[in-house]
Amino acid sequence: MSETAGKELAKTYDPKGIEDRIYQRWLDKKYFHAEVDKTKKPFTIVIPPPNITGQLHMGHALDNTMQDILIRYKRMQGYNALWQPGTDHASISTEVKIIEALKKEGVDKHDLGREKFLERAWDWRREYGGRIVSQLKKMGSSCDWDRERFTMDEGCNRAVTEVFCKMHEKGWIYKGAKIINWCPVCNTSISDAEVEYEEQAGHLWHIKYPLIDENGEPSRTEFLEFATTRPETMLGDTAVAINPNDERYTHLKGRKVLLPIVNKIIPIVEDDYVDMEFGTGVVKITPGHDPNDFEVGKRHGLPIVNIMNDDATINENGGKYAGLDRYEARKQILKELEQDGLLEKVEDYTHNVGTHDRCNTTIEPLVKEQWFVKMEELIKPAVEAVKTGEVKLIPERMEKIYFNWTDNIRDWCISRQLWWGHRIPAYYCDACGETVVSRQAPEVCPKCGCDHLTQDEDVLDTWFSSALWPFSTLGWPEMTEDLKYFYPTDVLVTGYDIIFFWVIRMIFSGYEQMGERPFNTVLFHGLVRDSQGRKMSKSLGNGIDPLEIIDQYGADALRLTLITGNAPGNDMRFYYERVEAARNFANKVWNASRFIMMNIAGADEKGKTITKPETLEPADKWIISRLNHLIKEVTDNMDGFELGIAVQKVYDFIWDEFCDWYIEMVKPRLYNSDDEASKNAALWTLKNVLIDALKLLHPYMPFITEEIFCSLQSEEESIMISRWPVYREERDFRKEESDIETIKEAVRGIRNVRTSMNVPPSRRAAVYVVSEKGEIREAFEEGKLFFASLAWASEVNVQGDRSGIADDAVSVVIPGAVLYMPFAELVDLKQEKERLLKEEKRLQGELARVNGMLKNEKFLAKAPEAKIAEEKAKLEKYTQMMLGVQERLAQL
RNA sequence: GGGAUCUUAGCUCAGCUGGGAGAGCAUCUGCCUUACAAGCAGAGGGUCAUAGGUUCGAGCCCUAUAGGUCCCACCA
Repeated sequence: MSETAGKELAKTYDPKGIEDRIYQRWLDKKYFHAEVDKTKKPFTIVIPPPNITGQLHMGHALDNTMQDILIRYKRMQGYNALWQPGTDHASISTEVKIIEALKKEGVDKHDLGREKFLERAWDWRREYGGRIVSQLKKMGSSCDWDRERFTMDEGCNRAVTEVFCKMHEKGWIYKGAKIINWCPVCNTSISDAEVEYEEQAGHLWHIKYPLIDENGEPSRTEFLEFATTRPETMLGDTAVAINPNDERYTHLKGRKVLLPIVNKIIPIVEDDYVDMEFGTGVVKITPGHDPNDFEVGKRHGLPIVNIMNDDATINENGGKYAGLDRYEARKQILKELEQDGLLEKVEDYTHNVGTHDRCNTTIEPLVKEQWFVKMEELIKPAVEAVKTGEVKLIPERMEKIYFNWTDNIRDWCISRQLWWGHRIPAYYCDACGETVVSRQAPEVCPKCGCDHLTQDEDVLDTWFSSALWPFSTLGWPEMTEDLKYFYPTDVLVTGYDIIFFWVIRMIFSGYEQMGERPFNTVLFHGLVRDSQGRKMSKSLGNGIDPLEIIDQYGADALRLTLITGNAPGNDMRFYYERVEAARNFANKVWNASRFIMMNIAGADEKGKTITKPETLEPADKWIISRLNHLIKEVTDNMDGFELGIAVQKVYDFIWDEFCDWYIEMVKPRLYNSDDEASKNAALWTLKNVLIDALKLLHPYMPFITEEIFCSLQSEEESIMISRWPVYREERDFRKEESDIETIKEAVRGIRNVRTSMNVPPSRRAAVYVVSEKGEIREAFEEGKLFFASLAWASEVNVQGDRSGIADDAVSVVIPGAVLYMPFAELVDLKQEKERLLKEEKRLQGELARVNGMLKNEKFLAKAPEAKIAEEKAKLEKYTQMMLGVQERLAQL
């Protein structure tokens, strides 16, 4: 299998070279590939498609590690596991990047023209689209690359057109002039979800408009005062509003004011929207540039005046201010108002300003014709699904975020004034203006019959196609076998930051188009932050490149780092120290395996191939039993998506129980014993426990586990297609577990006193185990060999009483036994007594607590049976130890 | 303004439906014991933010308070 034979293994694990080699082999063997196979149950994950312009960052690394863990786990459990990969065209992000690149060449996108620009974009995709994919491969991701898709490939394009047309026919996609969020820098409309509100320091300008008197002339004494944060929008004011219940202004009802600068007379309207408590209780109404005012305007039939060009300069409706940037116009308008005595005062004011999440530009609300998706009906099944648990969100609190959005949903603006993306399948007749929405470009206008039709210039929001991803990638709109078999998918793994953008939209799209949920479970993760808890960002320059980490520590170490010590949905901090710890663990696994392989090889040389043993020793049964419990727990945790907890348990088992205890227990049998059967049992146990532990670890650390697995055994060709271990009742060895636990306690006790007395390990001592209990004596007799080596004993004597033991010995009390170590000159009986008195005091405390519980009738009446039994067992244990301590104290 | 979440060892964080406080790193002490010094054996260190409450029993459930983080929202 592997070119590295056991005994030649390097002392430290070096992932370099190994990882790429193994990954290539997996690819060659087509292990990642899934085909419809009705004899097996499918398990499907669709990848959140990374942007073609993107580079692997820690977020991807985490996201993909989680998916790979789940998919590898299920694959090993015998599911037909499909991890569907692909990339996203990322309409606006990509377009922005191309524009930037063009800018460097001194070219404007409009000079280039649409066609040439798109050629450029496809070049871009060819150049960079593969980059992120190869980076994902470095992580060990077991995606079925044969099925790689792209949101703008032929199939996805068809899906997009189909959905658009279907929903248009249904009346759920419509075109309308509404107030939308406009980005003056990107020159496109954006959806509500793309607006980020930012608290900014600004001003509140108090302005007054003169009232119109009974002669129809602007009054010189009567004014209406109000406040605004955006004075330049006054150019588009078409009314001033008051609350109908505001008694201060009853006399103003039905009157009019003069809009200064523009010199237009506008009405005073009454609307509940006006908050009497705020400021003067008067609001200027600009239906063309404010979403609320737009609504007020609709209610009162007010005209809409658009005062801005697409680049946020003032247009011809702004009169003399036409051509000025919005902020420059603001300055000059304020100046003019001040000169006219209409600026009452200025206050500092911090308020929320809507910005574009891509470019951080302050968005401008504008009224424009756009395409929208009607959400009211569409959202219903998506709400229901999460309510009933048909789609489960992990952690559960994400449901509140979800409902917060669905409860306040507004129609989704899907048209973008961009070039890179799915062109809207709407065509306009040049002659009669008829709009045709159609899957194919119509030859002639169905209304007037002329053959001059022009396709809508706009493209769709990039999330429109991502919303279809779970089924478009499986062949929809064709009802393919793949789709029937793999849909609905099982788990979606993603960050909570795109719950609105993506998760919700996939859910309603799944129900609408497929009549079924797109996935059963959404597993959320948080952000990977830097060591100071800051978001990793380009501008801060605090990003850590996953590829560098892989280069330095290996992909396994990176994966382990990202998955341990973190609960679902929580942000995490990235520390190099943690990667080092993970790397150290990899090394630990490596060396334990090296130890085992060396010993197997040693036996082989003597012609002693290991076989399944007839009998196992207690230590063997103990570790097998421990492993058995581990298998159950880890499987349960993984089924519950508690990935961090699961791997922590594997980590503890391997390092603590397997390496620090079992391997040490077994050494004397391997090194010194002539008992070939015992040696064989040890080797067999070592090998088989290691194999199962590696399997449990494989989803987390795929490379190192594969490397070891392949050199350790030759029956199976890869760990990734081996079977996940299962809990087996017959491997539950209760007695051996408890016996070994007793011996471990004795070892710990002896190590403790030895350290406190500064006895070096080289200084051996005889150990006497004194117990009245036959079963305890038996346990120590059977474990004598390893007990002696772990406790640094020169000899171990197990006996029923303390005859023949010198008084000046050090003692260790464990439940049911007392251990003595005669150290002659090292022993200070005074210290010995102090230690025992301290122990007695501790035990008294414990006994008081346990007795307190067990004498409490309410506890006995209400606590569960198991809990009471547990406490009784403790009482027994502490009582025994107390007896031992007191007996020993009596001797001193 | 509404909501979520956090406050646990020096640091970063786990702790499932309530049943005697954990890990990694850091610190201290001893060890090159023939898998591993990226290691081994030990040790120290926590009134689980504060105050109440429910309960036989609370880090965990409830209420309030303080501080931090985040999300949402049209108060001009």
